[in-house]
Amino acid sequence: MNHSQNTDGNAPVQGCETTKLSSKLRDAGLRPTKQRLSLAHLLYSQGNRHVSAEALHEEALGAKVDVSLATVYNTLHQFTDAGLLRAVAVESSKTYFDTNTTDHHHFFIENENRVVDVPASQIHVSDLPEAPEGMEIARVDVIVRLRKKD
Amino acid sequence: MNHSQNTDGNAPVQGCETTKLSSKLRDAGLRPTKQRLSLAHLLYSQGNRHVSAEALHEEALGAKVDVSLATVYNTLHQFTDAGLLRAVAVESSKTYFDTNTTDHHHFFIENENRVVDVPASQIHVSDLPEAPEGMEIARVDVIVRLRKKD
DNA sequence: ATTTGTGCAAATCGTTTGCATCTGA
DNA sequence: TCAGATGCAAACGATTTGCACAAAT
Repeated sequence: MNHSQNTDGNAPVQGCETTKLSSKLRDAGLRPTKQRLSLAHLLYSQGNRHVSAEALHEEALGAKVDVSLATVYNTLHQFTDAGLLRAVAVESSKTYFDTNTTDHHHFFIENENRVVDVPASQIHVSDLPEAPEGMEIARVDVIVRLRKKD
Repeated sequence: MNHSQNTDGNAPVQGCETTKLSSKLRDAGLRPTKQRLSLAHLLYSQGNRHVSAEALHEEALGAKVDVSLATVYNTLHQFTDAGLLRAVAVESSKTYFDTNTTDHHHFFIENENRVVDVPASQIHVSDLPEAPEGMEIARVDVIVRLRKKD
């Protein structure tokens, strides 16, 4: 970490990156508020991630970014609706948000409750059935469930 | 519906079928209690189904089968653990239980929140990546998400 | 100034659990 | 008999919502 200090009690975001993130949010039709910028920074400055709302909230607090859990939820959904995140449904209990919105699939490690990307190039799905009349395929999700051997 | 009336206030289950269901439960290591038999009957006497706990509970009440929601949940999980049902994770909020435990995949109709089977023969997944060291592939789920065209 | 976002706490939803009671083998 | 099931209500965890306040354009 190489952030300069500031005085508002929130984690600073570096100037250049702030600009980029601001545009990203603005392009998505979202006002670049302090909280959204901070969360975006946490989400997008360390490669592809799969986070739950709770995890991101804790991470934010740890990074001295003062946001409420409700705002984290709101923000994650706003980002998802804007196409900046993708919600991954692996098990019905917790929602995971994936910063990788390109075409790809997932490993789900059952004992650890962890999601890992699998590049689309590494799985081929063929012979997809037709979508019924009046419907179209929105997306095909492949989840490879892994468990510890024996 | 073609059930004969009885007096205990619960939906009757026909004799022959009861015997089959009893064995099915017994074979799975579950005592064939009245509630489990009734729920099994609802689940398995009308082809492959995808039900939520709540839906099954309402269906049971409608059929004059007097079970509590808690028991429905317990039963669904016991059946799942016993391999009589399969839990389908399509969206993190509700769990769907599938009476089809053979190898197959799913359509998920987004606006209707409905799950439909796709025979395994109709989708081919190839070039699966290796499972990491010490892990094995427990299952591969393919979910084809459908939405209404425009 | 006006609109949009935020924080908080309370509400909601699906699900699980503790415990007293009942039931099937 | 008696382990195992059930029902109920209360507990629970994840998520959403209502509303007063604060920040962004």
